[in-house]
Amino acid sequence: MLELAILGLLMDRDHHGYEVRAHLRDRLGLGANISFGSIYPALARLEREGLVEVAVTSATKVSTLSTGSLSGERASLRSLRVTPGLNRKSRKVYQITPRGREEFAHLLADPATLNDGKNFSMRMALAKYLAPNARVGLLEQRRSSLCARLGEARQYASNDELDTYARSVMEHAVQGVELDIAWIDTLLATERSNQINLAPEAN
Amino acid sequence: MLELAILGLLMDRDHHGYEVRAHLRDRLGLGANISFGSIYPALARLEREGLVEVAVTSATKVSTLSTGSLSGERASLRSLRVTPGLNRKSRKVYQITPRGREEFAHLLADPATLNDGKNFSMRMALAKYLAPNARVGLLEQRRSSLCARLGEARQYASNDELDTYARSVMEHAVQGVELDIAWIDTLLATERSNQINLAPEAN
DNA sequence: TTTCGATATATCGAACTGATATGATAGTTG
DNA sequence: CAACTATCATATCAGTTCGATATATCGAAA
Repeated sequence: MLELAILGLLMDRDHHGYEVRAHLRDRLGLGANISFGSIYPALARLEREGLVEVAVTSATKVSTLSTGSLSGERASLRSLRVTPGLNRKSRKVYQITPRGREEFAHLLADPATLNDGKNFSMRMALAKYLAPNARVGLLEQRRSSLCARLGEARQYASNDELDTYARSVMEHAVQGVELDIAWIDTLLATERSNQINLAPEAN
Repeated sequence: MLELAILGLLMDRDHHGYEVRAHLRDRLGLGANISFGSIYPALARLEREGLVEVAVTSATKVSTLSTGSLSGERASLRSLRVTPGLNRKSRKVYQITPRGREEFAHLLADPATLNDGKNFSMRMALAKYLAPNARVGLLEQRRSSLCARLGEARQYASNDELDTYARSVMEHAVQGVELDIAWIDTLLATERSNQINLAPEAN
């Protein structure tokens, strides 16, 4: 899931790891900060799979005092080496590859990898990259799984063995699911009105 | 977090692992099914720490055909051994220990371990075991963190670089937080009216 | 000037997921 | 009645994620 989110960010423009975290939060709606212990390994996996590559390893303000006698090759080696312990700032800027773009399109549209609410929200935040029919497909799948969930939640809330607090938790869960369904419905309504506007003489 | 939830279930009565999963879902509001890959290791941890113990290992319908020549000791060994490959049903029923009850009370009231929404809901489902002041404390802490979150979410939603879909995701997140705050407020109101009813002549 | 907060990468252990394996028991159906 | 299926029940594994921690740079303020 993180890999899809990161690929989605890189579809727009290049990013480095530290930047990725902020965007996962404020552009993809992944609420709390995702830990770097997830992000850096995910970037490493994507790189290993050839879906992203390091575009630039910038070492800001390379001191011109000591590099005077270094050949260009040795200087570039120095700036590419990013093992900890190096004495200058390293900043690996990642870029999505053509294969990465393919994989992104495939993953984003794949209904089999749609697991939970966070996953769905993240995909909707990237929905501009989806074909309209794929968008509607994901929305309808999500809607039906939420309806199932609503039935379960209502059942749990009506369990008369629950004390006041536990019952309140269950009722709140029901309200949460209802809110989610209402949201999906507004999104579906928008999709349908767009289809009508774009293809009024269809049929 | 799982350990606290399991201890909470065992406060009420003994359970075996398979049963725990259903109750995490329908009594503690931990929505989707928690995987057994979480539950069994958690039970093993709790047992290792001495917070729970195996009350009974029941082997329903021990075949009386082959056990005729077995001594009582060997028969009990057989029913206690639960390594895979055994040819009879094993069912480990867990019981909370006195130290487990202490640890439960401590963990449940500890505001430092209150991380996310799921954690909070789970604690509220167990709130009958909390002292009223601890209950109000947790509610107020949750409220203030939700208010902070609301501010952030509103800020993200007002980012004008977002496309329609991403903005919709952010606005939905805002509504979710608002619903959560409204819930907390009803719970706080209930707590306060209870305090007035129980101690009307305070001050 | 040095100290502080933000920027930036990386690693580690522990926890959780989803998949998979194994087998017991109970019901049902051809 | 035998075979099949669903549910009950425990367990392990690889892979993912979290939270904490370490390290180092940079700009700004005290």
